[in-house]
Amino acid sequence: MTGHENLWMRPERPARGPRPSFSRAALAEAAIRVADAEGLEAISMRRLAADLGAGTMSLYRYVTSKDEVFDLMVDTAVREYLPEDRRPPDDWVEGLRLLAWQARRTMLRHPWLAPLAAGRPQAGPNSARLMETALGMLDGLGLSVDEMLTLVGAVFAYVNGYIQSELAEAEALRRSGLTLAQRLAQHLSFIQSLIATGEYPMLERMTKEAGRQYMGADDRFAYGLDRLLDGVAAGLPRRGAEGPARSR
Amino acid sequence: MTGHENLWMRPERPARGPRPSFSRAALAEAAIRVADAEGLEAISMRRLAADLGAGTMSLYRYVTSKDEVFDLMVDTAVREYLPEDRRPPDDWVEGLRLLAWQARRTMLRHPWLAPLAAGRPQAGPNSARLMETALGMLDGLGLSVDEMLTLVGAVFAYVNGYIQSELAEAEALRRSGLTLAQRLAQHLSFIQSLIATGEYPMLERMTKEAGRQYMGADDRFAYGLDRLLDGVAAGLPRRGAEGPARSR
DNA sequence: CAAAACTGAGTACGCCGTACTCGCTTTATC
DNA sequence: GATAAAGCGAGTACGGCGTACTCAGTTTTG
Repeated sequence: MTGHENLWMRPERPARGPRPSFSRAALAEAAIRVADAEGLEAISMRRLAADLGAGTMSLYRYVTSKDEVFDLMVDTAVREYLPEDRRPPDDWVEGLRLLAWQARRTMLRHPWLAPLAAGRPQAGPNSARLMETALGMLDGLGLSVDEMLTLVGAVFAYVNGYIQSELAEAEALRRSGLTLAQRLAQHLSFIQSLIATGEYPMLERMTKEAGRQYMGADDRFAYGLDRLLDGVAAGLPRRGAEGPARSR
Repeated sequence: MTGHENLWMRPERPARGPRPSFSRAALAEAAIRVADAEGLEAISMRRLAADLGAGTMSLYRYVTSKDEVFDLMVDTAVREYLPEDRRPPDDWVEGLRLLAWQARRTMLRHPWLAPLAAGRPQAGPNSARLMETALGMLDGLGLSVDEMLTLVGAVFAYVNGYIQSELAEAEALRRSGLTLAQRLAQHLSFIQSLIATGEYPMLERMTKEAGRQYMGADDRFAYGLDRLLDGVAAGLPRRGAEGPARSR
């Protein structure tokens, strides 16, 4: 087994031959530019090649399939999860919370990222750096590495799931071409037709209470994240080396 | 606005004309059968039509786009989240936990469901029934409907995010054609190359601790779910009408 | 019975990912 | 530096996709 069947193990540049006219990084950058501007479905090998001024099939010198382009995009974007300054925050809860918020910021900035990242295992160098950072925050709590991975995985599962539903809502609104009010009205008329059967008392109450102010997307994200971190912290009675004095 | 631009408001059968040779339900069923057996990417309008013994374009009498086929599939499958007996569980935490486990069971049974559901707002009748059920569990806790929606949304965000990463791992393994051991070895050799730089102390520790037993996927799912529910419960000091006696 | 209107099959268009071929250019080796 | 090997980029082609459009036939309503 040479390991070359894996994108990240395969050397970008072979030993011999002319210098390539661009690089995997440039390919990832171009793909991200297209996806940011026109969405994931605008990405095609022909389009990327045209943007790079190369022949379509030339891209396959850098990558063995379109799927690997997606791998490159995800790992490139994941770098933005990491805060600029490397020094670890004093509190692991604060650290994970910060990471979660940075992840959300990044996924909202690149709406294609969350669906794409959810469908593939995080395997690239920046994902590894991210995991290293997260694990480092949990060092000294007396957890096994396996427990740490489970904990970090739970936080990212929530973050990913939340942001995907947040983005799906926004995307559906955009595609429908309706205003928010029109879309709510359409939704409401469907729900009304269900309520008419009398089997949906809670939804009925929902329509009656509507009109109050809604929680914003930020607040809803914070709610679940903070509850999850609360629960995790409560499940760790054993404190780190700094002693049990710190209550929160 | 007639409302007919929405799949769920549009009548399946128009007032006049010959009887259609199948139904939206049959279309959804056929699509689910194909996706279960051969994956989401095996679904095409031509393929579904062939399975139904119809012409390709005839499907557009039932649905305005392929996307609506996906809507039908999701809403049909979501019905499986709901437990068979309708009587509400005595405890809202138990109720939500059960719902989460049922959702996971369903999404593992239909591996195409989680990615698909994550990308579209839950809008069909079965999604409404699901939401009605979940909200009903939270009745009497003194929450506003908006708070209830946020709470339920957080739980489903976690469930969806977790299962997508669980499925992504399994899918990557399947596509690689490697055994689990081979894949771990490949992963390890990549991580080793990173460790060689000396900048990944936690990953280094991870490789050294490996070989111990891993937490299973069930346990990892339960961990995050239970921590989240713990945190939510702790954030609700006010108890329902049954009095504050019940501690858990 | 008449006529309105819905059905389903067929054809066609413009995309897509990618396998394959073939001169050309660059590089490593002697 | 000459030379041979090998990677490079462009072109062509194939099979598949979603779906717009047309048209003959059938079913239902009045």
